[in-house]
Amino acid sequence: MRGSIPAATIARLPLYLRGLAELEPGQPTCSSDQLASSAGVNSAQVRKDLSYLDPPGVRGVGYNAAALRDLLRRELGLTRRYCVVIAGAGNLGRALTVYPGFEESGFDVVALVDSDQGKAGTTINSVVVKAIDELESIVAKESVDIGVIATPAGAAQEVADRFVGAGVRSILNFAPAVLKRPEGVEVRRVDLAGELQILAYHLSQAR
Amino acid sequence: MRGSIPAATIARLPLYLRGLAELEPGQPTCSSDQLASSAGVNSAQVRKDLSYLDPPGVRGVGYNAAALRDLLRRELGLTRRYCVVIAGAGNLGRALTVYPGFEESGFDVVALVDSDQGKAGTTINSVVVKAIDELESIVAKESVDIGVIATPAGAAQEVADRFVGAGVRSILNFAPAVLKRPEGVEVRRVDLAGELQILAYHLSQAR
DNA sequence: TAGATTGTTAATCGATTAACAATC
DNA sequence: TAGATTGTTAATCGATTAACAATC
Repeated sequence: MRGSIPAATIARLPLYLRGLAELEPGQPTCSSDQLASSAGVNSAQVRKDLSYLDPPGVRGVGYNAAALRDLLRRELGLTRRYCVVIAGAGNLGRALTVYPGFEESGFDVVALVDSDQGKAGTTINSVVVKAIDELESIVAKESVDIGVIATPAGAAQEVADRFVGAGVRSILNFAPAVLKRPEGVEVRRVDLAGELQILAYHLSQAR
Repeated sequence: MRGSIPAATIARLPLYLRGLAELEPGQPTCSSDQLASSAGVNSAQVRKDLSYLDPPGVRGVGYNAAALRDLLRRELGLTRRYCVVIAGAGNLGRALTVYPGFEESGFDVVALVDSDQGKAGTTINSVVVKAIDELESIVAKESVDIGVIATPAGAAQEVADRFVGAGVRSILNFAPAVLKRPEGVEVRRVDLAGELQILAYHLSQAR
């Protein structure tokens, strides 16, 4: 089956990919049950999700692990690497710059930009901090695919506008702000304090 | 109306709270339309969400802003502060330790624990790094409410088990791993590389 | 053949939203 | 009264999952 893939399915594909990576090295096939338990979802969910992708599954046998990994990587667009710029050289921005999971997954942080001129020129793990003025030229020169916003909330919209103006069409936003953006620009939000607030809700309900 | 509140509604309450905080200081009331635009959702969604909480709304007028803020804070359990321990004193763990949004929202990071004995005793913004052996005693002594896992994936399950064993019932997991846990323990996952992979999908579809 | 497991259907469940009566 | 806006219903939409035929 092909056609448009539900957003919830797309969001689970990285989990399946990780599940496959955790398989015993020599294991040639893998069942929906195995993938389900490593992703923490129902096995019918796994089969349904994969069914959108013409999966290399064989009834009675399972999915060909290597072929499924390749399929997931292709589907997620991970057959090439992506260029990332991070805005905001505070503690979070610097931690994200050196986060090993990004490079492992195919994302290269090529610059960290900050409005504080004093930080310009310093380097974090060989990534150079640049003045925010250079955002547009960096995006153009390095063909930046993804902008990460790790600034305070007050600066987030302006930085987003500049990323978008420079041609960036994907943004990962860590600032506690909801960004306005034109059609065709994809934004994902990670709300760190919000996550703790949701946990607080459950704690306060727990008794 | 009262009764059980949908999970999706709970996850939006922090957004509404933030929307209220951004209001003009003197503004006494606030419409579902205003809240909707600051949260990036439909206004019917806002009214529906709030309707689970007996909101201070008046037809033709709007919601009493101060009363709604208090209601949301009460509902989320934010009338008290919460004690947080972070496991993993790598770059991410240290950045989270000093993340200002946590303290602002009522979450106090009381310790950072790490398996590297060499890090023990150092401090990050007055938060002391402790050996991981001390996890249980810290949880007990400080009545820790929430454990944050910022370790590599390989250590995440063990750390989670130790948090749970020590009595922690809420976990925020940044490690790329799906944690097994007993009933009654709430886990939220933030998948940093996964977020970029989802953005990569949209980029690869965009043309 | 017996056992395993996929692929798919259909039922169910839950979440979103348009619409509008209620009412300030 | 006219205008504004909530609260709620009902329609719709989308996501999950049990169940099972297909088939290795």
